[in-house]
Amino acid sequence: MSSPVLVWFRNDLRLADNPALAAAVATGRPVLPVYLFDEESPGLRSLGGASRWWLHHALSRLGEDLAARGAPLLILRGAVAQVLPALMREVGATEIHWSRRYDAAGIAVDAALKSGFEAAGITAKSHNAALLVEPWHVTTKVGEPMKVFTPFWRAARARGAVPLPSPAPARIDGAALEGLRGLAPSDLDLLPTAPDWSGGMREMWTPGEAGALARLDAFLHEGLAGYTELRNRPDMTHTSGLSPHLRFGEISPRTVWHAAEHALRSGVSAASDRDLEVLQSELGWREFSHHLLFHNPDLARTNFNRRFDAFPWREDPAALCAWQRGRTGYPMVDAGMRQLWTTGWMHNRVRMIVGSFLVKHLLIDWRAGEDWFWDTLLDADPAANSASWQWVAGTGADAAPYFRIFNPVLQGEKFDPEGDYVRRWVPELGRLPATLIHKPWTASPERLAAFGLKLGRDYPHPIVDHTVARERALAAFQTLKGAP
DNA sequence: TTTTGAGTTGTTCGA
DNA sequence: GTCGAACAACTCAAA
Repeated sequence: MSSPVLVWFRNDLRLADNPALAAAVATGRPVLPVYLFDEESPGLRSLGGASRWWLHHALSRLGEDLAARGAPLLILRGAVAQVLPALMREVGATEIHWSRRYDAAGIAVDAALKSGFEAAGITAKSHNAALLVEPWHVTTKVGEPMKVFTPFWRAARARGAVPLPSPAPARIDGAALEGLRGLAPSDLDLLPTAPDWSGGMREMWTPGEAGALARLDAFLHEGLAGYTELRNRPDMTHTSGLSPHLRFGEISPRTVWHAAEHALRSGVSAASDRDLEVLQSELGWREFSHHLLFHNPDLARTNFNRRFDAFPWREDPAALCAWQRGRTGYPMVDAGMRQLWTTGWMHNRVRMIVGSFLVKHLLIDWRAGEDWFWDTLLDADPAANSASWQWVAGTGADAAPYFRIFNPVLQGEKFDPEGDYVRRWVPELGRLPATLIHKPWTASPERLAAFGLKLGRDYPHPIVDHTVARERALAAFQTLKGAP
């Protein structure tokens, strides 16, 4: 039989619009799909706990989908540099395809692998499955990377129309796996045990390509109309909910882009042109994050603006822990942190509020927040997580100005006006009326007692006073003025 | 080289 | 209650 072509799946766990898979199928030779769980290659950041849970299910679904088309997925574990070349030799393959990644460690691993393969006469080809535009294709007029979103996105869009997504191959001629024994997803030990904290995630999410498409469909029917305003409402469901699916490549941004345009044209969605434009610009932020990461490999650890290297961050493990556990005494912050802990996801508006709170109210280094999100978010990816934390901390190039300090009470009253979001995630405040739910400490103990609440017993007192913390933050940021 | 206009998401204060 | 200004320069990107 003819030698097989490998498709190395990574963060592109889908069949549709997967150019690596399509290229392998197009060779007409048998296709061997492989997933390699690699915790050994140097420099790779290990997956957070929430992401591991998702990966388990995503691999299970992908394996089923591939098997149904005729090409079962081979799951292996180990260091790429050892396992993949050995596998290629073992099956007699001379061609391999994969989708590009954009983090420095991943790029280094892939580049070394590719040059090794090429030296051995093996065809190794990488494809763009993850982005609308490659990070190196958007530059200023003088060829420099972009540092500001608006001109970046203008330039990205000026490169022309987004390509249409390609359909999934109807059938894949799978390579025979005689003598090859792979692992089951469960062999990778990705699921939590003792305790199993994944109940809230199972309830909310359906990992896998079909789950991604169902989520997209529901969003286009119900969420997109009014997106411009309502996406800011954590008490409603007007965000796409696609972030973990995009993170693992279960759906491509090209698919989302065109499906949204089609939903407007066909009348499936009553969304306005503006709603569509805002949704597309959210995809634009995802692109911009990857652009920043590609051109700033240490984005997750190093201040984009090096002036902040001298910033007087506070060490405060107790405050950090209160923030992580949703016990800061600010209902909006605590609701967000508990939503994250339970579901592996947090509404975007609330991410800004909790991020601002950690960095500005508590003066804790943004990297501590980035670490926590990395471990607990299902959609944590090295580009968006780093770029977003740098943005909120004010350390990014195109960052929030230092005086932009979210007031968690005002934000709550504005974006969760009835208090429903807080009620859902902070049930001990559930009996408070909307007028109190974002600031319970303003009521007398007697009044709170009428609602079955005693601060300090049922729910914490505010960990810091907003006005005091705000002044402290402004003073701290002031110390950087004029620094080199 | 210099100039110019612009830059996701906010809050507070005082009129 | 509403509204505009101040918050502070600084950097980016293009002309």
